[in-house]
Amino acid sequence: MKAASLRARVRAEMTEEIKTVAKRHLAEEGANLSLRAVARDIGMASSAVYRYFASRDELLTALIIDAYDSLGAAAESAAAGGDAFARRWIDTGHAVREWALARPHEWALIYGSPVPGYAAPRDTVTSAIRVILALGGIVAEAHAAGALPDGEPLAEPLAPEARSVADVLAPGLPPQVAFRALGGWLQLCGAISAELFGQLQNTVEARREFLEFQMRGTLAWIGLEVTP
Amino acid sequence: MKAASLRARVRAEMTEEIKTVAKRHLAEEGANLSLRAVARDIGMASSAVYRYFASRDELLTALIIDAYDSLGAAAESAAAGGDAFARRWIDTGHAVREWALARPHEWALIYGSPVPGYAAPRDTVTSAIRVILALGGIVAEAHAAGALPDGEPLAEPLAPEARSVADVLAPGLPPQVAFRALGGWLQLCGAISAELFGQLQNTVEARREFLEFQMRGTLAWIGLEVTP
DNA sequence: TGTACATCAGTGAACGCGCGTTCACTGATGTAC
DNA sequence: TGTACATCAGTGAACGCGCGTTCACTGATGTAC
Repeated sequence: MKAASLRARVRAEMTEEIKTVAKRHLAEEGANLSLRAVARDIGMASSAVYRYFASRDELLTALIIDAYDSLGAAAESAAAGGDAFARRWIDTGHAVREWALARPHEWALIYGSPVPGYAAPRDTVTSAIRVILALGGIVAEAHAAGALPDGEPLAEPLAPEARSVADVLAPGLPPQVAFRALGGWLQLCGAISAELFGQLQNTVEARREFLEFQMRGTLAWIGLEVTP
Repeated sequence: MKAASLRARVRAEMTEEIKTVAKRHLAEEGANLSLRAVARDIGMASSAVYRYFASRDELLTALIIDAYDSLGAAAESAAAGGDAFARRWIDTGHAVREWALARPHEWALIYGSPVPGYAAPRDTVTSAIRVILALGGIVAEAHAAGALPDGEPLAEPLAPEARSVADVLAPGLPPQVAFRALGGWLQLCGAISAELFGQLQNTVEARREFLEFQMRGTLAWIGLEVTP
């Protein structure tokens, strides 16, 4: 039993090492992750990787889940601050951006164009929604504290879908508020992708400030007061 | 001269055919465009493609410019409508979305994660900015017509950069307005990418309505009155 | 109008490469009695 | 405590594939006199 757990521990370490090297490859070579190159880098036969991941897709899935979780943790920790609600949203946005700048290819893996021939399995969902849960949590708290106007109710066909989103974020949250939170996250996500994928090249250099400028617009839409 | 132009015309047609088939391949196989597969599909030797494009990168560049121009034309035509300013923006947004839905891989080519090992050359810029010029044109017209508040001026370091953007959009446009137009375009772009890249899966099905919901928020931020 | 030459499109074989995955195997580690 | 067996990590060769690009070539089209 002690011994069995040793073997298991070594196995877990090896699994981690493969993922770590694969992440480095993603960062250096871009999206074309090669199993053989990873194995070569570790110094093992490429066939040995198959003891740990049944296929390249499975390795990709592991990397995607790790990325979602790492980003999710960063967002959660930034969102937890004790400041004003709007400040917490902005801090979370900056934290997400900084995470992305530090790992552009992991960002591209989860929010960029889909990898050809790869379909994300179901079990990524829990990790994938952590950021929107963190942001939505801020909004839900603000609403519960009475710091947020309800806004105009939604018409069909959006209303029922927004209702479902609201139920995930917090019981009692008005659907329209939940949808604004979701839209706000997509705006943040788009702004960061725009920066990372080169759309601001030769146009905006003060990226952090520009992102904050955009987030302030988003927050006004959501209804969260921003102190200047 | 007549004969010379015949040869030139045949050459132009062949160039078009290669691009057309390459676009079909992009649509069917995803981002991994293969010169050989394109040549095979046309029924010519793969080496013959080199009479038309010096390399795979050059073909990619041609496809990117085509995509920008095709999208730009769609946006310009939607933006030209004689309606209210906000309506024109919304129509343009829907037109851009529909263009993207019809050609998801061309959208990914220009707004998705960068293609590994490919760097876009300078001469894509003119085509790349057509959409933002169309959207910015609406905002500039609205401002010239007095239908748009100036809003709060920007602080350093954003002000000078916004000034440059405003100069490109329309002389006399306040920098902060120009930056909101730019931000609004990025939000639109992000919303469409979110839909295309799968972020709304199992969450929002009424995508067109959701996009409009978001655009209305954007327009309120920009300061364009939206009639319900 | 006819001829000699230059230009150009297209061919097919080859180079050199890397890839994901499988398979029979060796040798070490763990398990049961 | 010692032995027989089962499990597992890792190897190295191989399969079958596709890729971008080059090169010497053929044959048709265009040009100049």
